[in-house]
Amino acid sequence: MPELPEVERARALIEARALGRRIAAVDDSDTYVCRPHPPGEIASALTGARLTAARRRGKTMWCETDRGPVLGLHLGMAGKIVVDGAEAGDPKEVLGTTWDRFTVEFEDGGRLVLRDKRRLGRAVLDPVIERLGPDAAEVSAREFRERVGHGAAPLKVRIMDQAVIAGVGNLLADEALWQARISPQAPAGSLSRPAVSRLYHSLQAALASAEANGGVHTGEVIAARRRGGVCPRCGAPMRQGVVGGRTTWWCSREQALRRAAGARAPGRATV
DNA sequence: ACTCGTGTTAGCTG
DNA sequence: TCAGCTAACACGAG
Repeated sequence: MPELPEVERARALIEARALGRRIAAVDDSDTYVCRPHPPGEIASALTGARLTAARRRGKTMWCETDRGPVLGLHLGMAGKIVVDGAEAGDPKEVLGTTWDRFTVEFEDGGRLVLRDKRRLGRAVLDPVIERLGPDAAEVSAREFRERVGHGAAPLKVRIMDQAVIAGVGNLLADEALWQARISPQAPAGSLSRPAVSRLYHSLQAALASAEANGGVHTGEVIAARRRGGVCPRCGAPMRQGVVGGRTTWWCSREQALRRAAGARAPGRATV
């Protein structure tokens, strides 16, 4: 379920509990999660080392080591980080090791685990962080405007492009666009400057709210993403469609697509 | 019972 | 050349 706030909690867990401990063994036998590494390759690089830092940009995490190799971790759609049995942000620990896809065992007997039912998470050596845009929670308003506010692609596609802005997933995108009252289908370059600014502030607010309330799924409009759902603000029917290949929900009244989307005051859709 | 999906990306297609 | 689509992953939710 992780989007950026959940990933940050996982990173903080690693930072708080896994740094400085000598690595005794690594189970990298899941060749899908550890692709493209053959079994043993990550283990050879990490065994004997210690993790020295836990970093994050967007939804990608990486751990530096005192031996040089960097361990990249991604939670995918359903992954969690477990350290010594403690799960980031989830009081209910899942017992057993059925879904442990990647394990770092420390000399002291503890372990850092990527637990992931769907196997969409990744553990790799030396991830290419440079391909990611600035972190969504740290990007400045100016940089956001410069990176997001142009191009022919639908706005939602633009903000979910991890090379443009790192950390915005499907739910967070719907929430931020709804808060800003902008159509997800509006071409990114068609937005007025005030509309881009509004989206920036909505995204920051959605991130802060998710952080405070325990996840992106607590967003105001998320509960309305269902058949028969209505806009929590105006009561108009929510509309569903596919944008950039992802299920998308938006308010049929406040987020209607129109010429020069976002250039006018919201709430008076022309269609 | 059956469809869909909070993510990413290689591989195709037009 | 490239934007856009699909499959792959494996399980839970509706």
